[in-house]
Amino acid sequence: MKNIAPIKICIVEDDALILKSLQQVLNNAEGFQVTGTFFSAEAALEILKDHCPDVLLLDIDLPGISGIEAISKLKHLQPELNIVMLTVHEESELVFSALRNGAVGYLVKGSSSKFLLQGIQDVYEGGAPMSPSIARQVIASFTPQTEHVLSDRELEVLEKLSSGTNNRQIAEDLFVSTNTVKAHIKNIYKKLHVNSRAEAVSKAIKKGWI
Amino acid sequence: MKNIAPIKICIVEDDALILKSLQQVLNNAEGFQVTGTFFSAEAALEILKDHCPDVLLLDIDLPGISGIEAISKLKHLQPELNIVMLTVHEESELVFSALRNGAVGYLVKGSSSKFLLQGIQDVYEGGAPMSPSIARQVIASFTPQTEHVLSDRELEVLEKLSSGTNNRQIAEDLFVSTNTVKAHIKNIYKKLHVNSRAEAVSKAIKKGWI
DNA sequence: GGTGCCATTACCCGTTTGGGTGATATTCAA
DNA sequence: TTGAATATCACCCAAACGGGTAATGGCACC
Repeated sequence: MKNIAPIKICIVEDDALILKSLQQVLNNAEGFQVTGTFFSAEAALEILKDHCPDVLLLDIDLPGISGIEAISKLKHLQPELNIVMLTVHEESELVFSALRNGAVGYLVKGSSSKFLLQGIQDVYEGGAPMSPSIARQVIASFTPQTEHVLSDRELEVLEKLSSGTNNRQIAEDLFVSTNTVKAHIKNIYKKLHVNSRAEAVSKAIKKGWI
Repeated sequence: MKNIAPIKICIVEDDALILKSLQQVLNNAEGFQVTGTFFSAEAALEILKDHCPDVLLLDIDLPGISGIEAISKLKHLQPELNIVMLTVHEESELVFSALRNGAVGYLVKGSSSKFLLQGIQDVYEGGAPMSPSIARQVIASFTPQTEHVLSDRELEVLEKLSSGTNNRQIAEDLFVSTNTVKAHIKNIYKKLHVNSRAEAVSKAIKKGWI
């Protein structure tokens, strides 16, 4: 497993000591290579394209453009870039925001070298290093609601609405008349306090019902 | 740390051997107690309320009602129940579906006792045991797309559509004519391959654009 | 035994939408 | 400089939608 092309890593970190330390750990390890370092998101945005890393380590708390903001800008330049956040406090709301914005994981500053290298390796292989606690926050954010204001039938109709089906077709699919379908839709509107298919669908999806 | 109330666990697993093995591992461990076992989701649904576990281990591949389907039904009965899937193939699409449906994590059948106990402990403490690979799928599912097929203006119109705004109102909001709004909507339809507001909204939300 | 929720069907009517076709001006990259 | 994409506007027409009102039977809960 030696002499394989190493994983190319860029680091954005404003603390020179931490940057130095990360760089040493990575460059001394087999299979890892730091190809660029930056002290700010702005600097990274300007010349990142010349370094083309496999993984970008991005400090979450940067002066100027924050790490969180930088994510979308960087992804805009290189959509396939794997961004891993560097954070001090693992349980921060910021970490969660970062994941929401397109980061694939995070590493805690001050972790053991072994842990850092493993995390980067994970990302390189398509994984996402994170603690069980953060992972749970992430899945909770898209978990469907269990309480149902709508009846089963209404939910069924709502599904059809979301796929753009018109009343006549829904009626055929459910083996009822179009009048019935209209009645269901009217009830859905009442319950969700909306007055169009689009809004009903939007609300239902955001609530995780469909 | 001894003699604290143990974590109460119920298991739903149709394979008697696996069930027996799990039960032994858990009951022999300090701090864990199996308070009920079931061979099917149906059985669990009927009498689970009498057992009231902290964590429910649920086989993903059950006869009759599948594990995936069972999740929502169980959550309906006990919304706060922590459900952990039992799976043979960790990288299955099924695992991903389970998390989407409200499971908080999964355990791989045949893992070491240490790993099983740790996973359950994680869940009990508010975590979510999963591999980096699955975690990445999960976050990918709600990460906004960076590549934009739609123009900024079209995206703006799409937002309005999702809130149920009609053409006349959108026109007013954007200070253009209704004809222009119609033109934008037609272009959105072409690009997304849809032909109704509801479907456009549905697609856009699921892609994370709005 | 009423009261409420659900599923079903019916009718009317005005408004909105979706689809077709076509035009003009700007911008930006090939 | 010549397309391609974008943003803007116009007109027409058939189909679909949203809202109002009303009725029936089933089922469950109190």
